[in-house]
Amino acid sequence: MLSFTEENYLKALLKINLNTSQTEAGTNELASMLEVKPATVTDMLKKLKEKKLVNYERYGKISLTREGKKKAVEVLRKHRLWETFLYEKLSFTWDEVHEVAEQLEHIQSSKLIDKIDELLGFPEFDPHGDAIPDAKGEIKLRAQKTLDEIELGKTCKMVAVKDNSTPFLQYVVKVGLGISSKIKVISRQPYDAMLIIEVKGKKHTVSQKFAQNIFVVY
Amino acid sequence: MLSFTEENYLKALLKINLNTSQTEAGTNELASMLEVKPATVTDMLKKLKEKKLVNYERYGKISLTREGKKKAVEVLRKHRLWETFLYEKLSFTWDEVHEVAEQLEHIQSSKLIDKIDELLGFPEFDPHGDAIPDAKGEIKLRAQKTLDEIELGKTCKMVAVKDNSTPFLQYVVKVGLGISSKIKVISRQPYDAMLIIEVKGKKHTVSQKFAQNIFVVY
DNA sequence: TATAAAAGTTAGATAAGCAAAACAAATTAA
DNA sequence: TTAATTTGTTTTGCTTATCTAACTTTTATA
Repeated sequence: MLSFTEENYLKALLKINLNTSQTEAGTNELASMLEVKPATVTDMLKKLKEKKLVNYERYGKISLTREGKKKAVEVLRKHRLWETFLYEKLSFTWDEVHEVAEQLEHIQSSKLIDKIDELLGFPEFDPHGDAIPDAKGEIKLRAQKTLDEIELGKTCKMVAVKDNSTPFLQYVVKVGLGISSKIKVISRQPYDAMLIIEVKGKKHTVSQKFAQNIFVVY
Repeated sequence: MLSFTEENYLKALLKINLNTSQTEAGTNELASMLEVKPATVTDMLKKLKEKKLVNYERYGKISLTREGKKKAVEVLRKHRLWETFLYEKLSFTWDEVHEVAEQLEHIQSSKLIDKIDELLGFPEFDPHGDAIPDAKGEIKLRAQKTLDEIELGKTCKMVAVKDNSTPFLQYVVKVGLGISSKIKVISRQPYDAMLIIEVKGKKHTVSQKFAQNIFVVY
């Protein structure tokens, strides 16, 4: 049985994996993601290595073992299903679900999460547009472009967000965006890559950082 | 913010309160309920006293302060609502709900539990027949007789169980009993207070210990 | 009421999780 | 290729929750 903390370390490694397509991570990277000091990470890595959940050597790069990845995917599945449950069944807003799901993802009961999955009709995506791993651990991967990579003049559809923090999500709502929103890219400032976009007939100016956190498809 | 462990100590004190109508508890009593050693309880009591959640003096009796009781009732409310949710919405059996609710009761989000309450239609009793405290912390108390106190020849209705353990509940089901079952008390063995009862036309012999864990009304 | 039993406490350990400070290795830049 | 910077590790120590073993207080009883 893994502790909450151990589960969070595995989840962080998986996140680095999925978000950046790099299979290896560094101590500092993990530390800042988990909001602890690098020394703490080193300690935990030794423990996780003992348990054969991560590949790790002193001063080396860190990656998940097959078993570690399996555990991490289970946690991710629980997180995203709980988010969907909160959103769909308890009318939480999409910026509220993350915090509570961070707690719920650690509840130990496979029956529970499978029943929640069933109750929701086996959803494929959570309220942020992220793919929910199925009971076998399979994750649907989408060819994901971010909004800042879209050509001028083209219209695209928002499918997900990269950043799940409350401030970002509230900002997204303020600009009139949500999953499935149509976005037209009007212009791009050469100096700082600020974008002018059109959403529901209204123009908005957004930063490159903002655009890099919006996943879209044509 | 209280730790899981602190919440469990408060809940145990409340349970002693509700089950036995005594407002004070002893160290050993708490220790056996929480499955830790008495020394551990002494340590924790000092901490809880510091936080003004329990009344406690060296070698003295233990009771909840007003604040401590409030916290304990909140935990109990969450526990019983989650049990009801698992039973009603996810088709868990009544002997399965307790274990998972032990975990879910510690999730920190008042919005979450109030929404669950709403989803369930503000239930008054959980699957074991125990009263669910409302959002203000009010608990419906019932005049509770146990099955072993019923007069010979009388028929009564089961309203709740005292013991929520899986083995006990599975035994209850085996005897054909559940919440609202009609029970006729046929005879009582003078020597060991074994009861012969009739449930749905079938006779069963049950121990006094069993009968003391079944709450009934006429 | 003296004493044995029961109940409760203290002291000293351990394990998990975290971090400050000092140190070591690896990488980058000069 | 040496020096500076970045990255990662070790050591030591704190906190929380637990334990064992020895001790003390309370209570029940003979």
